[in-house]
Amino acid sequence: MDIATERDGDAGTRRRLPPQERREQIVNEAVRFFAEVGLEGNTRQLAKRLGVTQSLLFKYFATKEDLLEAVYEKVYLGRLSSDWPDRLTDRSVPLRTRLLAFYTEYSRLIFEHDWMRIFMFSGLAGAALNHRYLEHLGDVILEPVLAETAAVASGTRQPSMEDIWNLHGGIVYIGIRTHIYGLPAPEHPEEVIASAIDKYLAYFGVSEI
Amino acid sequence: MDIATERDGDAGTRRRLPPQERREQIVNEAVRFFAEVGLEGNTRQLAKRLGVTQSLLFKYFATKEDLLEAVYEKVYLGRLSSDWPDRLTDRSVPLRTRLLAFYTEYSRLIFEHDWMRIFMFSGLAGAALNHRYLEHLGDVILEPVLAETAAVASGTRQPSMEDIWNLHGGIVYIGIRTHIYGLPAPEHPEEVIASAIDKYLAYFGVSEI
DNA sequence: ACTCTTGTTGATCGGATGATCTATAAAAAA
DNA sequence: TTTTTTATAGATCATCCGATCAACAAGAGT
Repeated sequence: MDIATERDGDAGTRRRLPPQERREQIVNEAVRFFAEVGLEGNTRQLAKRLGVTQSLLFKYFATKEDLLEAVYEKVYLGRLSSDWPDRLTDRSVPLRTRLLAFYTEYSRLIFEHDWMRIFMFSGLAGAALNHRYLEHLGDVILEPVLAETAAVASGTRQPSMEDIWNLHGGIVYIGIRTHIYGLPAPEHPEEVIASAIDKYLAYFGVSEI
Repeated sequence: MDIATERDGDAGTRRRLPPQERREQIVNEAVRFFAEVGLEGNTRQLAKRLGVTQSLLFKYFATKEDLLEAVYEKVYLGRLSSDWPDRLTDRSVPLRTRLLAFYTEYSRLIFEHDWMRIFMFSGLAGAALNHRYLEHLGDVILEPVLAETAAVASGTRQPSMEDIWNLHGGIVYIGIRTHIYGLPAPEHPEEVIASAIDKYLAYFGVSEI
C-alpha cells in the first residue's frame, strides 16, 4: 500500500488537540457535511474532510447516531430561544412593526444553507427534535401572533391558526426555494417579507399608525 | 383495497408475470418504498416488500439509479401537464374562480404522501427532474398567474413574481407541514386555500363579481 | 531529559449493499 | 404431450460502512 499518502493540507502531521476543541471541530464540519450530502453521509468521507482518521470520530461519539444528535443540537439550539414571545406581545408597539421585526430577524437566522437542509433532512427522517421544534414554534410564536392579530383585527373576519400557518409558510418557503430546491434567492427578502405581512394584516383589517 | 402487496408470505410459489406488468408492479411499490424510507433505501428491503428476490429487480433495471429514474418519472409525470395554462388565462372567468379551481385541483394532486416526500427527497438530492419541474411550474403556472393578476390589479400596487411565489408557497406549505413534518392536516384545506387566494387578490385590489 | 497521560493512527472485523451469474421452472409454442 | 423461451430464484462477488482495538506519539508535568 501507499505509505506517504498526504491528505489535503495537513501534511501528515499528527496534530493533537484538546478534546473539547477537537469535538467542536468535528461537530462543525459534520453540520456542513451532513447538510450537504444528507444524514446518510458516511463517516469516512467526513473524516477525510477533517483531515483525520475515521476511527477518531468514534472516540468522540460512540455511534454515528450520537454524532447526528450533536449535529441536531448544534443546529437547532439558539434558533428560537430568545425573547421573541415577549416582544411579539408588546402592545406598545404596532403589530406590523413586531411582525416585521420578528420575521426579518428570524429569516436571517433560518435562511441559511446548513440549517434549512438539516431541518428538512431530519424532518423527513422523523427526528424527534424536529417535532419538538415545530411544537415550540407553534407555542411561542404562532399562537401569540394569532392572539395579537385577533386583538387588533377589525371587521367581521377573525384569524384562525391556519391563517398564521399560511403567513409563516409563505415566508419560510422562500428559504425552501433557495436552499432545498436551489432556485435563485430573491434580491430583497425583507421587502418580500414586508409584503407578506402587509397582505396578512390587511386581510384582517388591521390598520395601525 | 391494497392486499396486493404480500410481504415475504408465499416463498414457495414462483409467480411468473409478463415483464410489463412486473415492471409496473416494481415501480409502484418502489414509489411507496422510497417515499417512506428515502432514496437510500436498499433494494433487498424493497424486494422483500414485493415478495420477490432482490436479483429480479436488476433484470428490470440495470442499476438502482435507473429504478429511481423510473420512480421520478412515475411520480412527476402527469402532475402538471393538463390544460391549466389555458384555463388560468381564460378571462371570461373571474380570476378568483380560476385560481380557486387551480389550487384546489392542484392541491388534491400534490398533497399526497408519496409525491410530497419524493419531491422533497429528490430536491435535496439535487435531481435534475426536480429543477425541470419547478421551471415548468414557473412557466406554465406562476408566470400566467402574475400576468393575469397584473391585468386586473387596481390601485398603485403591482404584483411581482415574488408575490406569486408567496401565494404558491403559502399553499404548498400545507402539504409540507402534513407530509414532511408529520403535523396534523387542516380539516378543510379548500377553505384555507380560498382564504390565501382572497388575501392575495385583496392585496392587489382585485374585486370581481 | 524522562515519564506519563491520552489523543491519534492504522489495521481489521462483521455485516450490509449493489450488482452478477447460473440453474430452475412457469408459461407459451410446437 | 413435448419443446422452447425466459421470468425468477439462489448463490456469490466486490465493495462499502459502522465500529473495535492494539500500538504509537504529542504534549504536560516532573
